[in-house]
Amino acid sequence: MRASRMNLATLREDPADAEIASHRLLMRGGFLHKSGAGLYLYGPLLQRVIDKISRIVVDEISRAGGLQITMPIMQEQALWEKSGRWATYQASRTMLTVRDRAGQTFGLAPTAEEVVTDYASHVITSHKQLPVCFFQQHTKFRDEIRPRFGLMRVKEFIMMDAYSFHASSESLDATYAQMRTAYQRTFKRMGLEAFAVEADSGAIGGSGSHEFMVAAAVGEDTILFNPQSGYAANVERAIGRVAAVGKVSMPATCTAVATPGHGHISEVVAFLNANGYVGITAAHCLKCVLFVAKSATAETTVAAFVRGDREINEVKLTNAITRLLGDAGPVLNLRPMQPDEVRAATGAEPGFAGAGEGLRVKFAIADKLTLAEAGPLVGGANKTDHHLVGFDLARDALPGLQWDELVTIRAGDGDPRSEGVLEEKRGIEVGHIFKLGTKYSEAMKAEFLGPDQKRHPFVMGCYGIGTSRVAAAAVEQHFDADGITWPVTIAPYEVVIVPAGKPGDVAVESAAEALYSELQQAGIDVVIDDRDAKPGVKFKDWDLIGIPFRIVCGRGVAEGKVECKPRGGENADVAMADAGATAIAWVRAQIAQRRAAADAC
RNA sequence: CGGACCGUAGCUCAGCCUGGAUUAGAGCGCUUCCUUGGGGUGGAAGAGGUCGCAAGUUCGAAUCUUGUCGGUCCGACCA
Repeated sequence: MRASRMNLATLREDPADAEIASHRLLMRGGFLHKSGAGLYLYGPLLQRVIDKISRIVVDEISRAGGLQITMPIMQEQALWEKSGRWATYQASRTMLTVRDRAGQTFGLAPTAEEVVTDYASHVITSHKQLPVCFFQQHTKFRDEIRPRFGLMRVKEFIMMDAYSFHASSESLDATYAQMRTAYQRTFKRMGLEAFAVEADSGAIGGSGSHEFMVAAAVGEDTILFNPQSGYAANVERAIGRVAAVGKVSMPATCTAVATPGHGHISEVVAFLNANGYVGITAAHCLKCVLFVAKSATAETTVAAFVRGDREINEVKLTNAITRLLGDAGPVLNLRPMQPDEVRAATGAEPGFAGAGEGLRVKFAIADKLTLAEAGPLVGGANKTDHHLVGFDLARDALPGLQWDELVTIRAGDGDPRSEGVLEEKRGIEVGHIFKLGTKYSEAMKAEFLGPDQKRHPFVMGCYGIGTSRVAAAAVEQHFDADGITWPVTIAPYEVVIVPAGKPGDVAVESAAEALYSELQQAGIDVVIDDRDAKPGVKFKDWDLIGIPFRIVCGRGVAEGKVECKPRGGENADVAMADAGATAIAWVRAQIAQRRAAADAC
């Protein structure tokens, strides 16, 4: 490709709304154009990156046995009603919808379980056809509340989604493991450091799931891990051991104490310490958070309890309420109560809610990890300006108190698998794999005939990779002060040739052109910068755009030399006759190295 | 959905508070020419904006008021 024909448009300044490196650099390099909020046009350079990522994904998923298909983006409401997810997605307002002229409503695919399950139910009739895995690379839509961070969180994006069908959960387990390996290989080939963590399965549903994370300070997810034991989980899901706290002396019976104007735990603790209850800390308090949970059919009030120095994990709480609701579930929406709702539920101003008398909620749930072994506590009295000291959950709580795991695990908590301690880091979710089980196949009556002459619902798995998000995550892992440093396997071009002589310097130009032909013939993705611009401008541009290998034909040409420089590496003078071979060897070695790393997974 | 803020040239922004002399500006980018030719070179000349939109106040509105549309950030929520 000739740079003069590439419509290059780099920016010197950062766009005002670009906060993170990938957004900033992709905009400055001219990869991206913002078309609307959460809507981006992929420019010619980004298209090449996306194509390369797609090719690797397709290659590895196919290698794991996947069959590529293409499903419609417009999906009939009726199909989604069969699985019951129409209501879920309407409630969370995650799905964009359109209507046709007849007034029929369609969802724009946020994911495709319904469509593929319907497909499988038509084309798979026998257990002999199983297992099978279909996948596609296609546009997805999510009506994000707050699109942000450039390509990271958008309304429309490209995702590889795969769906496997099985006769048994053992078969699903085997494919799940294969897909996990395929994911690791995929990211290795792209030069991304990605790792699998245990995850909550969210609105997709199912029995187990892992997310693939790219470590990045700007990641929106928090991961808890222990490098020694290998445990790693999204904070939404993470379990752990929480250290107990020393007991302090409190009255033997539950005693009401006036705590005028002190609703927050920190205030109550300070007040009590100043009024004769020395040694009480937040960890001796009972934190009560009141919520309203909505399912498709019910609105439920909930009081959640956790030790005073810890936080409620709303994902865990949602799951706990869903379990309690049984057939009336699942919970589609969970929100903290408004002040007037708190007053109605406790008869007191916010800040004085507790687990004892006066609490009027459908469910009261206490955290097992922090409260099951707790001693006497300080809790709200459900009476304005009063707390209870010496409150014993087992003795003084209202009947019907449920126990579940609600606490948010944090760095410093014990690893659930070993004696070690958990650490915390941020990650970008680039992939997710789920064991769905029979959730969709049962709901949609997607069945096959087994060897026992009976009909069985498919056991299913599903697997996603955010193709366009991977491009952004790759930049987050590969940039420096000058710009992007693409891994060669996903770079828009592999090599750039920069003629850096005076205009009309025939020797320089012909040397550059000769190298250009040589590399093209070798199948290298090469660009020659034939623009009429100063060398400095060209260098800046290609560093920003992030081409992995650069050949400069300049003042050395007179002595038969050109310069070869990997992006971020050292400049080397190379004889003109060898430069092409040097570049070709470098590119091929890089690709081979990534390939080998992938095969080792 | 709550809170804060912003819409002026392709991009980054100034001007607005305190309405009139700015004929709406700067830098970057773009066009033409000269210069330069190894890290965003120097110079000259240009093109480019009904100041988001609508209504109002006023002799006069980019500037004040109201509405509206769009956007950004924080929070809530959310795969």
